[in-house]
Amino acid sequence: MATQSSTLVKPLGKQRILEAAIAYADEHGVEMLTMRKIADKLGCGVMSLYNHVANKEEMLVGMVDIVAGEIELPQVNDDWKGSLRASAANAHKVLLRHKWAPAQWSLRMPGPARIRYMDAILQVLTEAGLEPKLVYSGYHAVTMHIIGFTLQEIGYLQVLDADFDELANEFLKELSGDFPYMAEHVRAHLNEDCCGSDEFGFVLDLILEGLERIDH
Amino acid sequence: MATQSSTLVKPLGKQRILEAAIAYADEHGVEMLTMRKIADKLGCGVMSLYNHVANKEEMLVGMVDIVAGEIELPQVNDDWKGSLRASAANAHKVLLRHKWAPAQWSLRMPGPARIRYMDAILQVLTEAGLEPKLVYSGYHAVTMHIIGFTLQEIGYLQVLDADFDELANEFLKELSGDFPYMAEHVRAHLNEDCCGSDEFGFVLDLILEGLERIDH
DNA sequence: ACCTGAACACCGTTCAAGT
DNA sequence: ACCTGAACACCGTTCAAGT
Repeated sequence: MATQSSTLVKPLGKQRILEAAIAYADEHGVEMLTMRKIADKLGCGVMSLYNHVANKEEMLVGMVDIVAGEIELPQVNDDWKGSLRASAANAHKVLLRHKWAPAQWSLRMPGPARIRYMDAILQVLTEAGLEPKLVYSGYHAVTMHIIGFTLQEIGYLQVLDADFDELANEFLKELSGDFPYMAEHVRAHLNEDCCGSDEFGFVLDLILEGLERIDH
Repeated sequence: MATQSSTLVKPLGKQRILEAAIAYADEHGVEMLTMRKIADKLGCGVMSLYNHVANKEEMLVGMVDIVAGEIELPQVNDDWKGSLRASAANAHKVLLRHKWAPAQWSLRMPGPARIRYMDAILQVLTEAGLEPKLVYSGYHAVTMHIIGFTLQEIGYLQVLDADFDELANEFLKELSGDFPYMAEHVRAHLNEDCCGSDEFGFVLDLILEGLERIDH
């Protein structure tokens, strides 16, 4: 009855594969992502995937590029700092939806959406009138912050829910003796006041305002 | 002749395993690292490794911690910015020796050497007299920069030697049309002047001097 | 206490065959 | 043009057996 020609069977296609892969990685982490698992999820054989994707590496590149495409591009207006701040905050939100992405971001070839995104950031810095050297360094500083800060945050979140009990009990006590500053920092993390404040934005402003000041 | 009791056969031990694993990852990348490859390198059976290491995850944690131990701790003196700058520069150098490390750093449980390192950075910031909120944020900013910047740099280096021809030829030409700012940035990267300048230190100073200024 | 081979339940990917 | 099962060369890890 439900033959292959049935309209109920959606065609495969690269887009549908990447979306399934992203959904799986969002839920289970990228280290659990498997060609076979994606195939199962899509209800097809493993090898069918290879009609639309050269290999797993290309798939990961495609996945990262879709995430890059979800980020709102910074607007080109007279408030370059505000524009970058808004876009970075959005990127931060998107990356926290796809916790596997930051670790993949820097290490893989950029796809078209990511190149588009990089270009937009550079355009804002250039159009702001910053001198070339500051456009160059400012770009590195801003993108490093978006990926690096979020990666660190995700790492912290993962360590947290991996073993919160050991951390809060044995860990913090043993820490206090040998590493008092570390213990104090962990205590600050566990406090509500610190989590409430916009750490991501605060550090980004350190960078943006530093750039503006140097540029006279 | 060469029996098991021969003194020529070094005992295994966790340290020797981790060193072999690090040497292999330095040379071939962490994605090529395999329990079997380490065993081959050490001239023992795969399962012998499991007498000293619980599993691959614990091995990676141990590898990262050895790298953390190679970093010179920042000194506690009256020049907190200079002290952090020197330590960060050293960390940068160490991480470039172990290009697989930055991607592992944030995502895995910190070992004792890394905790010692984190504590030292926090101590310098605290002893500098910065207010608690700035110690908290400054720590995140500095560590994010060390790992994030280096990770981005390593990604760039890998993309570079992966296909430098495609990049310089087809890539840059196609880029110039749709993404002029990106093309300009790539051109700046390929110029000698930019690589000569200490980008890592420049962006770090943006952060350190920002912290000092806010602290009045 | 330390070592180890065989075996298990997986991987990504090639290949040859189907429609 | 698209799909697919069987097969291959690997993985990490368990287990039972050795010393």
